[in-house]
Amino acid sequence: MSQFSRGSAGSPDRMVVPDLPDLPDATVSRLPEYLRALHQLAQAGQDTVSSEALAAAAGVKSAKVRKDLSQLGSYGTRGVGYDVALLIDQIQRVLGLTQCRNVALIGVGNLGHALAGYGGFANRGFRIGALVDADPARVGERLGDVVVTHIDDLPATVAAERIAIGVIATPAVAAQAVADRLVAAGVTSILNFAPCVLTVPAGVDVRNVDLAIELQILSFHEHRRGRGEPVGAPLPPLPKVVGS
Amino acid sequence: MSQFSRGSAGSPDRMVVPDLPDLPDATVSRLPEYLRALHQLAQAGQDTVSSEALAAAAGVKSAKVRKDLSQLGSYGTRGVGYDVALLIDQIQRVLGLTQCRNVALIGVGNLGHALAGYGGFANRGFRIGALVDADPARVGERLGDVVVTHIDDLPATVAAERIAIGVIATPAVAAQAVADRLVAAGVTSILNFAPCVLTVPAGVDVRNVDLAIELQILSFHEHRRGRGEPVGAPLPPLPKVVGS
DNA sequence: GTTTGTGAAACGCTTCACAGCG
DNA sequence: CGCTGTGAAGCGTTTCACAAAC
Repeated sequence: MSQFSRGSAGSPDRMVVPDLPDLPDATVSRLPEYLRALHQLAQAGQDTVSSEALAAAAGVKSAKVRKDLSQLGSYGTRGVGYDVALLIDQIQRVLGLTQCRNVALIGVGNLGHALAGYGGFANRGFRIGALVDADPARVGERLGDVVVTHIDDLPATVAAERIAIGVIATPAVAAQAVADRLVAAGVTSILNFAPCVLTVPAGVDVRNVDLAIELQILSFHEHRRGRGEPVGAPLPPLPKVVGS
Repeated sequence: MSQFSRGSAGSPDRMVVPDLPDLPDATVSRLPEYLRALHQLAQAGQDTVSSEALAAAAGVKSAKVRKDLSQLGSYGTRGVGYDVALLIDQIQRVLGLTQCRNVALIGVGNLGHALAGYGGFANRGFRIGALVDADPARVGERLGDVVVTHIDDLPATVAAERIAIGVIATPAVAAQAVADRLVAAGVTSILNFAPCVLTVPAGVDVRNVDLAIELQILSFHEHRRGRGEPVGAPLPPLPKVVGS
């Protein structure tokens, strides 16, 4: 029971939400998975859940679940388990999901369209509050109940829609410029789908999702298993144009 | 220079490609990032690259680059650096990317369409060899140069197109059944975009990409920074219908 | 002089195993 | 008796720092 370690020790320049322990990265990245599993359990009518059952639902070991949850405080009951509703509430509070966060999606191309139409965000604490593109031909287009605005209006859009997170779904060549403009507009969290490394100032948080990298990691294990050389043509001489 | 450790020690039931060291997971997951960076450097006309420069291009520390690359063998030259072309070749060999791998995409909905149209795969060693859906209305539709086939024909499709990897882009409720059918058809590598945990037999490799989870991790850090309670409505009482 | 390759130290995460509580 | 919460051990990864190689 030693959380809340980062209370008011140092110089409280910036108000830090009072009871927010700084959790291990590995734990933070699993909390959303527990949350997903807990919602499923709640929907199935479960009131309480043991670490064993939650571990099974989330695809991890039970000791890990207990360690992770103990970081948030003592919300379990020995001999019984965890109260599902209470736990959902606590995890949402820790993740800052007690209210909906607005997301700006930059790049309304192939992937952008799919993300804009993906229903899975609304359920999970996010709302696409802005669609942005650099192509004037796309500005004005309506997707769902959001109209595409121009990237030059980003500062106004971010302010008007109170954007908390920027999602970059542009070609790689444009991604750094978009990141710079997001940062300039005051956005401090970026999810980057473009296959490139972004450089941002300290204090800005970037997460990358590269679909080809995931496939390449699978390829390695497939290769090792001896499902060795696949088929297809002998890999075209790589047209020297990669990057994207 | 001690790689090649797993030569022919145990019972060589299944032929393992001769010179394949088993790399640390962390290294495997970074090799694709080095590869991407190396392609960019090659395109920019660089013949050689130091661990420092490659580290900068890949967004990591130079010591990590050297440790990672030393796992593949000694392909650097002291005082000079690494030969870019040689390194690209070695990494592609280790990842099993010397020839194109065929991917089957299951679920031609919103996200499926975007993935099918995403040009970034072909450049990086993959080809979408099959599009599959359960909806008869979608079967026969043509996207690029591939025609959508029915999930009931999966075994034939996998065999005909020599599918190495299955990508699941269906709603969560269908994902497990799709995974079962992929496994039954002989696929041993799965990339899952559905927000759920898949259960598969040992020997099958699953990687998950959950877009909402990435946003929730960003939300945590945003929350901690004091960009505290966002805006929006007070989160609707969660319609009890989550899961997807 | 420059840069790799690598032992060894430091770190963080996972797993074990059990005391403590209901 | 069942299950949580947690010290402590175990393990893999990162970082340091420097000898060896060019």
